[in-house]
Formats: sequence, C-alpha cells, structure tokens
Amino acid sequence: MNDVARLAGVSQTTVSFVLNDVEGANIPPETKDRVLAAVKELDYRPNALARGLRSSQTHTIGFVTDRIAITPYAVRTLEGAQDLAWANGYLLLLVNTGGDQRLKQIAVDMMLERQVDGIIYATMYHRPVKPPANMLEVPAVLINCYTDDHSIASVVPDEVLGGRTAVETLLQKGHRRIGFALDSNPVPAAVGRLVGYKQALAASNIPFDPNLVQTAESIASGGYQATMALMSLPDPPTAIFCYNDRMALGAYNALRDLNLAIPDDIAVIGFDNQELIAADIAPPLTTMALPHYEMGQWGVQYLLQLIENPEQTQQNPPIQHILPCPLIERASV
Amino acid sequence: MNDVARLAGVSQTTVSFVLNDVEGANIPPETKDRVLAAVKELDYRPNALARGLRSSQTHTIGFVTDRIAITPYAVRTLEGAQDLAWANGYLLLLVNTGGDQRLKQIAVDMMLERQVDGIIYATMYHRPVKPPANMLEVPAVLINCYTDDHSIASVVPDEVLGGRTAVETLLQKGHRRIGFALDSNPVPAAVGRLVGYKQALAASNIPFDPNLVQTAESIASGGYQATMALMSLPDPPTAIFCYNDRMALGAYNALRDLNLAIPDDIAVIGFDNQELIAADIAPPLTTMALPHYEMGQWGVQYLLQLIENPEQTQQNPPIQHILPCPLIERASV
DNA sequence: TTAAATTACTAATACGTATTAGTAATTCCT
DNA sequence: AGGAATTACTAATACGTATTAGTAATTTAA
Repeated sequence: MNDVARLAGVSQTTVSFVLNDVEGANIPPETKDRVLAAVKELDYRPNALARGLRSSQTHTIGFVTDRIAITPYAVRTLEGAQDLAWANGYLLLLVNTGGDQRLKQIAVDMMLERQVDGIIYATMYHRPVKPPANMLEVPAVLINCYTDDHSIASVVPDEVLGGRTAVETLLQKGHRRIGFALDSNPVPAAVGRLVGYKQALAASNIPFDPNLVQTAESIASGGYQATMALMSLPDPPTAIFCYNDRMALGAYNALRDLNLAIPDDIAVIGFDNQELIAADIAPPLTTMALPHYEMGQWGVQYLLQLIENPEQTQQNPPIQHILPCPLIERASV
Repeated sequence: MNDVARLAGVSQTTVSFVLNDVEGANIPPETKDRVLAAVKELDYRPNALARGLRSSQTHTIGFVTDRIAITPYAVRTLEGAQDLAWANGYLLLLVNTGGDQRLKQIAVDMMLERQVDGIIYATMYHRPVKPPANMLEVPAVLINCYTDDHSIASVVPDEVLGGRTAVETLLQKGHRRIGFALDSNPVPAAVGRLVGYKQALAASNIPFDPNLVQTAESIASGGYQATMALMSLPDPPTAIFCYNDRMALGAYNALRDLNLAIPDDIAVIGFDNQELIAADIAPPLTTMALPHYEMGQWGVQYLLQLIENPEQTQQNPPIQHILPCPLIERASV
C-alpha cells in the first residue's frame, strides 16, 4: 500500500480510503483514478492478515463436520454452505474430525486462532450433538443436528412431514396397506418418519398395524430382510415405504427374488434421493429428498446475519429452523 | 501475550520464546513453567493473523475444485487432502468454482490475499486443465488433472494399468471374448482404459475386435444400450468391462431384461467403486477403485514438501505422479 | 584473579492495514 | 469582507506477534 501511495503521489491513508471506498473521505475522482492506476500498475493485492488484524474480521467461516464423505449426498451441505459464503465474499475453513470429541475441540481452537468470523457445525446424519464449548466464542450455527437444550441456532430437515408426505403419496395412489422398512436405530430420522407414517394413516382413518413396520439395519441387506418379512405376512402390503434409498435398493432385490414387479405388483418409495441409486435403478425410484444443499445455504446465510447484525438477529431462545423434504417423483409408485 | 507476560513477570519476548520453544533462548524450566501457568490462567490463545503477518506463513492451504459433489466418491480427494493437512497442523481453505474460469481466478486471488502457504487444484474428473496464472505465486499441485505442458506437479490415476488389470481379471477367469462398454467422450480415462484393454488382450494373444467396444454416454442408460449392442452381436461376449459403475448398473438392467444371470451367464466388471452402487446391487459388483483418497493425501503431502523444502523438492520438469487403481473383488466375475 | 564466555533475560522494531485526529487550502454564507 | 464550513488530503497510531540486537549478572577458563 505504501508502494501504491508513492507511485500515485498520495499517502497510504488515501490509498486505504480509495480501496475501501470510505464515505466522508472526499476523494475527488481524479485522485481515485490515480490510485487505482497505481494499484493496477503494481499488481497490488491487499494482505488479508493485516486487514484482519486491524479490523478484527476475516471474512472467513469455520466449517466443522464429523465426516464429510460418508454419505455422498450430504456433501451437498458443504456445497450449499460454500456457495452462499462465496456469494457474500466469505471463504470456508474446513475441518472434518472423524467424530473424535477432542479433535473437535482442537479444530475449533485452530479456527479461533485464525479469527474466523463464525462457525458452522454440521453432521452428516441428523442427530443430537454436544459441540465443544469454545465454539460459542463466535457466532455459531448447527446444521443437521441440535443440542438437547436447543441453546444454539440450528437447521434440520422435517422428518415428520417427510414421512407423512411419503405415505400420503402412496395413499393417494389408492394403497391402504403400507409397509414401512425402518431403521432399527431410534435416530431422529427414524423416530420422526415413523411419526409421519402414523399421522398420514390416521388422517385417512387407517388403523396402525405394528406388523407393517419392520425394522432392520439401514443398508441394502436390511431392506431386503425387512421386505421379505413384510411380504411373508398373511396380509402383505401393496406398497413399501423404505427408511432410505439403500434399504429401497434391498427391497428391489427382494421383490425381484419374489417375482413381483414394481410398481405394478407393489409400490416402493424411498428417502434421501441418492441420485446414483435412485435415478439409475429400474424402475427409477420415487423418493423424498433431504434438503442438504438448502440447509447448508440457510446455515451460512443465518450465520452471516448473526455476524453482521447480532442484536437484530439473535433470538431467545435461539431459532430452530426446519426445512421440508421435497418429494421426487419417478416411477416406482 | 502482553497480559501473559505481565502475569508471569516477564517480557512479551520471553513469552514468545517459551511458546515457540525457540532454541538458543536459554529459558530455565522455572520461568517456562511460570509462563505456561499464566497462559493457562488467562486462557491465552495466539492470534494466527498477527503471527502470519509477522512470519509470513499461515499453515493454511487453498483447495480449489471445479465441483465438489458431482461425483460422490471424488469427495474422498478432499477428505484425503484434509486428513493429511490436519495431521501436519494445516487447515484447508475451500472454494469450488463450478467450473467458471473467471471465478477460479478470483478464488485464487482471495486465497492469496489470505496468504495461503500453497494451493491444491483438484478436478472431479481426470482431465487437462488451464489453471489461473496467479496460482503459481505460491507452491501448487494439481490433483486428478494436468496441464498440457506438464509445467505443474500433479497426481493422476493410472487409467491404463487400471483398464489392463480389469481385463486381466476377466482373462484369468477364462473369458476370451470381452466386451467393453466405453464412454463415447475421449476423456483421458476413456482413452487410457481402452489402451489398457488392448494391452491385456495383446498380452494374451487375443486379436482386438472393434465390434466388442461399444461407446455410449457414461450413465446407466448408456450402459444399457452398450450392453444390448454387445449382446446382439453374432458372437456375443462372455464378459463385459464397463467404463464406470453407473454404466455397469445399466448393464445389470440390460442383462436382467435378457434373462442372463451374473456372473454365471456373463461376467461384469466396473470402474470407480462407487460403494453405494457397487456394494449394494445384486450380485455385488467387482470393480476398479479410483485412488481419490490417496491422490488427496499425496497432493497435500507433496505440497507441504514444496512449502517446507522448496529446493530439495522442486524437480525439473515437475513431477507427474501416477497412482494405481486397486481391484475390488466382489461377486460379478 | 581477571578476561572471556555463557545465562537469562528485555527493548525496540517490523509485518500491512484501518482509523482517528488533525491541517492547510478552498468555497460558502451573510 | 470575514468567519464558518467544506474539501482534500496526511501523520500517527494500534492491531498481536516474531525477531534482532542488545545488556546485566553469573560462570568458566587461563
């Protein structure tokens, strides 16, 4: 900046004023042009460290996650966050901790050392978390997770509505006996979708039959087992709602082994919209999409509000935002 | 640091010496303990901006990519890079540009403003690139891509060896007529794998039959078409090598429609090891894995060498590292 | 015993910016 | 015409650290 000032024949202060477009500085256009010309001439690039040191903001956001790539579609959270940050002139500082609590602590410390303006904490599965305490030294938002006391702003998918929508889709096609191949782990997604399943049935005055809910591991083999169990019922379902697309893939395998055609003999609906599975199998799978990209966007957008407008944004208790899961119609219903 | 110094009854210089373990500073253990106690007492955390400003290194690496999430398994590149950076006390500053050349330029500028110690440029598909010129102001490494003049260090997968290994696997099982469902785009992966296909045949003295190579779009429907074309040959193959797992999924669909059993009637081998597809379909798909995680690791590891040991590491011409694609045996061969 | 070397520190400074408090010179108002 | 207001700047400083060049006090070597 001093070099630029010298070349333009002004002071470093003036250069700073010009580059930051400081109002009330009264720099006439000719001077501005001279400075800008010098900037171009010298190929000057500001030093964000010095700027950050002086103004104590870095336009950088820390993004902490337990495991980036374990579920591919969840990477879209990162993408949504990155896109929105980028659109606002922010960059993301990334750490995935692999789930180790001590690492999380250290990760946040490293980010705080680098003076991030805020921190996003995202999990790949929807679940409760205990984020490291030091995270609260700056504005923070949780994505796809929440603390039990809801003391931190968060975004999560609407599992209940998602489950209800899936089942309502089947009901609308005339199905009355609807099986549910459910994750045996009582994670928030499983609990919520089951609530939605029951809500939809109740709204159509269909009694809940516990035999129609078969739990298993939430992978293809689990979907296979659950489907086999459902189809061996004395009064088997005409449609199966699968907890996720992996289980739906298992259901496809099972129904093929039973010589049942989808969707003619039996309808299948999934959850997650894992494109590589859902769009490519035969027939293409109708499924519910998780709003990962949108959660990433919302998280960063809200974080930026917290950063730039703390008083107006901060709510008490902190906001818990819920995003719907859109239905992706293909050919399996 | 001044607060710590005051509490410990020493100068800020001494605190700096203690915290950085400066050799030749001759700080006796008692003084060290006093300083460390003050650090703990005050919960002191160094300011990385000030440190970076003074010492001109930030322990931060820029990671630029065209599109993070388009191919889920490719996210493992990011994961490998992040893990190795983390292990060495570095953090990753992330941008995905969506492929816009101007954005790349700006992205790199934003990273340079933040004084990154080096830059990784990664693409999700193996291909030639023209990285922005300003990237070379700091040490740089390309992952899964290369410049035509090979003027920048890079890591790429060994497509030729991968193709050869896939075909050799089929040859070893006794197959003599091996179809190839190939991407119709002449991208490096397609070209390389075809070379490997020919090499393997030649090594077994099997003449190359152009009819056995059917090109199509590298998605499930393309795999379906190519498989149908291959199987309607007067002398159809007994095994099909698919350019990628998505095409293999299409091949599965086609073979099912033809009432052919895998692997009894016909063997199928894929490429990419997209776990969600390969492991979950019936039968599980034998495929070649791309070394994404390893490329990410190698890229950062080499970049750190470039940063910390420029003279010893720098080669002329720059190193072009090639990583093998391991065979993942499942049940389709 | 005394000069030289070592030990255990500290004062001062630079890194590159943003910002505050000013100051001449000009313009405006009555 | 003369004071007030405005314009167009600049000098100086602080942000928090790492590093250089020292300096007293103590220990060692001859």
